[in-house]
Amino acid sequence: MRIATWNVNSIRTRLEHVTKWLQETQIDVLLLQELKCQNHDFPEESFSDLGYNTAIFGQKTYNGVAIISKKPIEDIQLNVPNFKDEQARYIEAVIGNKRVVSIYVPNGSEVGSEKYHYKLCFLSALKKHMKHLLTYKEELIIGGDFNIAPDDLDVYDAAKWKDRILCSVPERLKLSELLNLGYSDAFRALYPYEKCFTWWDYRAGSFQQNKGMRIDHFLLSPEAIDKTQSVVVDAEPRALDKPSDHAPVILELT
DNA sequence: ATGGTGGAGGGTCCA
Repeated sequence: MRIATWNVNSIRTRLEHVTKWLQETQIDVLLLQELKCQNHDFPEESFSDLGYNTAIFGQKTYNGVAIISKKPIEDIQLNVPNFKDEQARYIEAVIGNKRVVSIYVPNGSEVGSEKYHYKLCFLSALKKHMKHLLTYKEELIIGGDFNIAPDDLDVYDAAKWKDRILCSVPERLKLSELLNLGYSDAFRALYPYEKCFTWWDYRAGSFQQNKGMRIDHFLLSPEAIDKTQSVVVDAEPRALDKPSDHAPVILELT
């Protein structure tokens, strides 16, 4: 069973990349972020043609998340419970014996800004819900763009990014709090010392120079991390023409 | 401090 997460930065612009990649990889479940379209503009048929079901939480211009799955998608929930949010950033559902979440954590813009405050509030609400989800004792897979590089090892130039957005201490502590509930950062749990990025800025030839960060993650419940075989970043789509600035990450479970 | 690029939408905002 393979589950992938991918911030596609507009599903309509990236549709060909995504559908081709799905056919090549035969992923079972794909968690998408940054759809940048409303539900009625989502190219649902392109996925049903390939045998996938879809659960979409769209939004015009910004944000938007979705779950794409070969198996039926049940018990769909939108938004972090008890967090009033104008922005489409969270979708949760049950697929077989697993619960999956596609999440797009706010970027935060600049440390200290209003958007940064919103990011920290979002993460606090998420923590509360993730604590509750642990009581289900399920295989729980939370994948998405967390917009946080957990550690200096996850940054191409940690000195340059010290205390800046994606790397600041308060947001890193928030991510630690989520993990300390009892979740695992699947990639880091399997590969303690590996430097591997999931996002590269469009500007200044960042990808060509591998100046990236690891900000897309799988946070797994104990039941799920115990079944994890591998976590792989597929950087190939990032090298295509008109790519997303994020690469997909693939989680393999027994 | 600024600019470097890209998506959406038709202004700038967001990343």
